[in-house]
Amino acid sequence: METRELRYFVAVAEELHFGRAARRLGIAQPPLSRAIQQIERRLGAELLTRTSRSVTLTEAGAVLLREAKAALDAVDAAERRTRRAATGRPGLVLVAKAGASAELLAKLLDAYAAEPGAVPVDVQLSGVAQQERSLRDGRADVALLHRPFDSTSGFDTESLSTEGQVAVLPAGHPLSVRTALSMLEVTEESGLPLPRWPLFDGSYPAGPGPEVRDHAQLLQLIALGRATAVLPESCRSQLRGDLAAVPVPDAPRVTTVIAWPPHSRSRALAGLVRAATRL
Amino acid sequence: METRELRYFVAVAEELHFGRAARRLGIAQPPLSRAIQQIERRLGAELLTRTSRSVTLTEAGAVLLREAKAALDAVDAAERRTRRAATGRPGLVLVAKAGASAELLAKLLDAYAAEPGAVPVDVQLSGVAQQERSLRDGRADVALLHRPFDSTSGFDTESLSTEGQVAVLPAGHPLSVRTALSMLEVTEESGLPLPRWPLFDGSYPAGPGPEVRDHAQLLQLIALGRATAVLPESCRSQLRGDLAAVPVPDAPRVTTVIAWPPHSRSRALAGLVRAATRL
DNA sequence: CCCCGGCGATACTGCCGAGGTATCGGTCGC
DNA sequence: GCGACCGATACCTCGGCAGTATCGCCGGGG
Repeated sequence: METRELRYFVAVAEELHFGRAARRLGIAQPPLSRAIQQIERRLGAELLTRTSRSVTLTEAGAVLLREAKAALDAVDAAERRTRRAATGRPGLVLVAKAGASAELLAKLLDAYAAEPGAVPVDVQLSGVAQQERSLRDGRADVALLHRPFDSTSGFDTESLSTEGQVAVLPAGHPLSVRTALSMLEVTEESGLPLPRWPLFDGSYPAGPGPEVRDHAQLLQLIALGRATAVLPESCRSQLRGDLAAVPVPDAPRVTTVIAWPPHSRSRALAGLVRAATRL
Repeated sequence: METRELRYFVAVAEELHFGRAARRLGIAQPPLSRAIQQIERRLGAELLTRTSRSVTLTEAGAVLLREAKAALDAVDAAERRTRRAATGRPGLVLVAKAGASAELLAKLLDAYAAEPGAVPVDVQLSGVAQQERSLRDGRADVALLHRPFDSTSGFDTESLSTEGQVAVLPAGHPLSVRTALSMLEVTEESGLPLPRWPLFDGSYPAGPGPEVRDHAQLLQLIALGRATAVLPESCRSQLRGDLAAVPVPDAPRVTTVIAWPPHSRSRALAGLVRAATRL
């Protein structure tokens, strides 16, 4: 199976439309049709059911879509990591959600930089749910993730810290005078919707709340009285004067973990992880 | 980067010889030389240093070798899992080391088979260190691994049981009358070498002991007085009359875990894992 | 010291297959 | 019933992969 074929299949499987997929791939539609047919013939499996009006995935097709994306990420990672290794410049790329664990991150970078043999760390602040992808396709070497929100499956991890969550409300909101809130009170009695975060594929779930991409955006919406949110305690250090935070004891506790791809054989990465666990 | 190129590079990087690699790939040597050059040009990296007498890997080349193998496994997995999904026959493939955790495995299979909606489980007894590979390239859906011997990195796991280890000695061996032994006593005073297990790549580490592939082979060698071994307690149920087992309290405790590739979305697998954790 | 043998690179050729254009056949909507 | 849309088919072109022949380099043996 060639990566070209995998790319073609992924395009069709995602677009569910040969014409659009071909345009996205920058080729004409007939070669695409033929390529997919060839894959199906070789695998002895029907991957797509085509009527002249619509294309849908079969069960086998859904499996291939998931596996093909993972495989393409692995190929991308191979290319990117080799390119980086070839520059000879040592360095690590760390991804973290913009606005999350800011203090912890600062401490980590300081602690690591003080170590002998520390290499430069390039910090990338990504949108939510982009870190796993970055780790998988080789754009990053290490990430800060937050359980239970992020999935750590497929990575090696070390837990760094655990914290409770607080409800973030506009200053002056009736509930902001309370010393504690329950999740139910936040969702039902605040009168404010919770925001919707993008899913791994960049789309947003359906629902009432506003769509947000990062914490700065979210905090501004809260200040405007358009939303509320339950966030890890550590976000308090970034709250502006027009926002209030109230503990939510029954919200799940959030664990910040440092994660890296399995089988990483880099001295620098090992040093960073060591520094992290010693914090 | 096409999988063909990755395969070519892996062949050369492993053989460190263009001619042999070409023969292994079933092509002539010149196209192989050109293909590697093209990869190097595209990545802007020297992957191999060639003198007219030898070929060696550069640092970047070593990175690509590791990453390329992982990527090729992912591509193989995509193909195999799709083929399996297409048959429509539900079923799980479980790999375990031949001879390890035999009782636990039997109980697991029984417990799962009794569940409603259980699918047939195809058990593959592999050699040591082959399970991870099988899981990674899609030959298997789930594996029984043994920490700390097997690496579980990159997989999702659940711990099933923990046990101590025993020294397995020929019946009548002087140490076999003892009620306990230390690791030091086993290695230094038994007069018998420990066996050498194959590494992940099928090669054997250097050392004095005999090379073994599986437990049956090992037990026979011990009975012949050619080796000794420290194995998990549960192997006792398979010991023949000509072998004796003595607890080794200071040997690391062994945890049997059930492991599966991350992002598996199979109902059947979930059922098997559930049955396993309930044992 | 020279020549031979081994190895990777280069030159040149041929052919397979990926991709393009044109068109067909089926289906839905008006 | 006709037009529009969509995927499949027919046919052609051409780039690039693989093969053969050969070169250039180097080390070892006579």
